[in-house]
Amino acid sequence: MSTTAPLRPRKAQIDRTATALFRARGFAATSMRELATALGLEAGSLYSHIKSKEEILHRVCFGLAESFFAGFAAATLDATAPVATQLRQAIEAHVRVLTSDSAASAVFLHEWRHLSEPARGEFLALRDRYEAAFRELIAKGVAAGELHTPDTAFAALTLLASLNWLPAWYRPEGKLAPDEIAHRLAEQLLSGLRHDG
Amino acid sequence: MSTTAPLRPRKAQIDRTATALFRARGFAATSMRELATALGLEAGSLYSHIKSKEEILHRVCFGLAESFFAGFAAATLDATAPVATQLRQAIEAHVRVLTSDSAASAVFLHEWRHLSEPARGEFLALRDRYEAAFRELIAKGVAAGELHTPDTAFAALTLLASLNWLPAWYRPEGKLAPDEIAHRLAEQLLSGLRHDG
DNA sequence: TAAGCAGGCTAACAGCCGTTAGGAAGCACG
DNA sequence: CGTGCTTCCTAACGGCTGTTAGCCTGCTTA
Repeated sequence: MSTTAPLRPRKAQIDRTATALFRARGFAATSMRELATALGLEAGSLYSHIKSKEEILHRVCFGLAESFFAGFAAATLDATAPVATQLRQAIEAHVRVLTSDSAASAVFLHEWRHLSEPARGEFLALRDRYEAAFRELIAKGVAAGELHTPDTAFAALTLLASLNWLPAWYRPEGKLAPDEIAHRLAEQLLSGLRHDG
Repeated sequence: MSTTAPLRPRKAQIDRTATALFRARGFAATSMRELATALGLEAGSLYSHIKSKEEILHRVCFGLAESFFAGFAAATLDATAPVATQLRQAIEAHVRVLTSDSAASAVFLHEWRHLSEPARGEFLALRDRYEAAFRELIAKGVAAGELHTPDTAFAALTLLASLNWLPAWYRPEGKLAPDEIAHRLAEQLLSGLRHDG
């Protein structure tokens, strides 16, 4: 029983450094030579660890997608709980993923369009499925009389939009802890959704 | 008394086409040769009209900033009106700018970081000022007892986040007219802010 | 008719791009 | 010792980058 060390620690380090650069400069504007320099390497050396530049982006985007789905699944595991509770937990799970790695989150949110097909299409399908999961949860809440909104799809988009702006301003050293942020966001968003709020 | 034609129509056309490409592929991933091809030109010919690639981005970003400020100023012109009314009008003005040119809006929101200094810093200062204007309006509403929120800055960020996600999904040919979108967004956001909503 | 200018062309510039080939250290393990 | 693996190097590849210089055409206006 031990904390499993990464199979290829250097590769993981490349991913982390690349993610930070992709976030700061954008995928297209980040060169392999910049990435290598940031790691204290020559550009060619990177290719002992990775297959291509896009492969890094692919791993970041799809890895984070998996985290989001896992968080949502855990939050809605007890389907008999009040929908408002499930939604609050889903919001908190989403915020937890966003704050635990805000650089990767920013890349996930903005740089996916530099994926080439078919990865790009697969990514968008995943994103749609995730949005649909929130939409259906809200719809379930409306049907149960726990939530109210004139437009379920609209409400889901607005909710995710509010959450996804977080990586743009969140700083780990800021005065608000992730849990506190998640709580306030859920409060503010739900008070606009909750019936007789 | 006539509708003033652009001083240099070709230049305006370059800006529009570039904006669409910047939005679709990103600034860094859009080449001058791609842009020229989209306009039926050779790359070198562009430089009869513009000084540089970044000049286009500069014009788009700062032009839109001006539109946002003008909209906000018009919405809050009557400072004696209820703050909730002013805020609703400011939201509607913001949405009107976003929907009237969603490509330029997307560039404004995501591609500004490819501006080099000092333009980048100037842009961020403008954006901060705009956010502050919303923050102060909300604070005024809280002081007047018209609005409620535990955290004014938080509320302003969430509000703008919800609005700024719009260019990501808005389609001019969609079933919702811009005014209807603005109305629903304002409704959903205010019902979460308004006291005893 | 002459002058000027807007708008376009071709060709080329220096430099950066992602990626590959081939080799050489250092280390672990039989 | 020898094998194999990880990690890094140098050098180079073809191709694309933003931008410039110089030239030509055709319209507008005096």
